[in-house]
Amino acid sequence: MSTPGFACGDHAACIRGALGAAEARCAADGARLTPLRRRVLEILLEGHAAMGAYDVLARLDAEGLGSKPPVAYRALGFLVEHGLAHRIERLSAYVACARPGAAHAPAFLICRGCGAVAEMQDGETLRRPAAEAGFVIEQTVIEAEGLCPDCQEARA
Amino acid sequence: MSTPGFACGDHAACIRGALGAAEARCAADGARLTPLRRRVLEILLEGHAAMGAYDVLARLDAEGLGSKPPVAYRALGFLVEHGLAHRIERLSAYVACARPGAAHAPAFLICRGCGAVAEMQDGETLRRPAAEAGFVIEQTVIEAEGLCPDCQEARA
DNA sequence: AGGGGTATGTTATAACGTAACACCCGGTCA
DNA sequence: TGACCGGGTGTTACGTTATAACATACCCCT
Repeated sequence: MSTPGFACGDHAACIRGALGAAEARCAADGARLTPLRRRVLEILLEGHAAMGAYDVLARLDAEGLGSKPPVAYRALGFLVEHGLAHRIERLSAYVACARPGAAHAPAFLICRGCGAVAEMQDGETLRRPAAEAGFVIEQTVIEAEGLCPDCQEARA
Repeated sequence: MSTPGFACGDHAACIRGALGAAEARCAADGARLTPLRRRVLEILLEGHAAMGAYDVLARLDAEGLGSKPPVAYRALGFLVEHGLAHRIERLSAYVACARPGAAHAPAFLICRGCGAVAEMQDGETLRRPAAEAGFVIEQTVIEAEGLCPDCQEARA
């Protein structure tokens, strides 16, 4: 996991690693990674893509784990709050975090061709101009939409 | 208009200036700033804040200019497309552009205390990491949420 | 056993957004 | 002139995203 671009070497290993990191993180935070929350994280990891809350909910429903919107939104909210997943504002969707555990201000590259989302580390964007304006940043949304290498080829 | 932070000196002048710039821009683009579109831009400028599409629609309705969602969404879409307004993803809302006419990749500071939104010039965020990943950026969403100077004081 | 805190289940509805079609108006061109 | 055409607006109907509020279940602690 956590390749710099869009590829992910061994997906099963990537999922195992992320789940382990998530458990460690929750233990450290005193937060409870319940079966439902864990399963939602697995669903995001398996999808290996941004998923809408209702897509996640459909999976939960198919597995008998819940069928009403708040079930999905609450689990997703928990994961986002603990840095195990991120919300992609541009897509009104959610992705598993590629670097759970590390404190980070993530940035995303979103391919409009195939829907893939790559997580990057943000290089302190906006820190300086915000400081000049006297603004205190609490959270950032840094997203770019465009075409990934594969989709550029496909259109060539 | 176009102060670097949250203040706007003379609001009436700011509105006049922005409307003038919008007309120039549309003329240059061969686009039509119809009365409806112009009025929507005025509403955003008067609000001097991010407004939801339905807030704008309520104003239009009060003035007899339209009452159905597509009326507002189409006008807002036109303004965004021509760089006269911006969508704030984090808020699912719209603001008038602070620098109409200039080609720009805008960035925003959003105060969660008072809802004010300041537009900044983005300094090429993500250009480098995207290039390294072979990703072609078409559009960016750069937003920071936090507290503006006034709201920091109010809580002190 | 009882109580408090957290998680989950459920109902209902709010908020945001768009596809598709009907109509109108202004320009142009045979 | 009149047919056509393109863009803008009006309207219906619906799809998607999200949350408030309340009920129930579970778990740990004393």
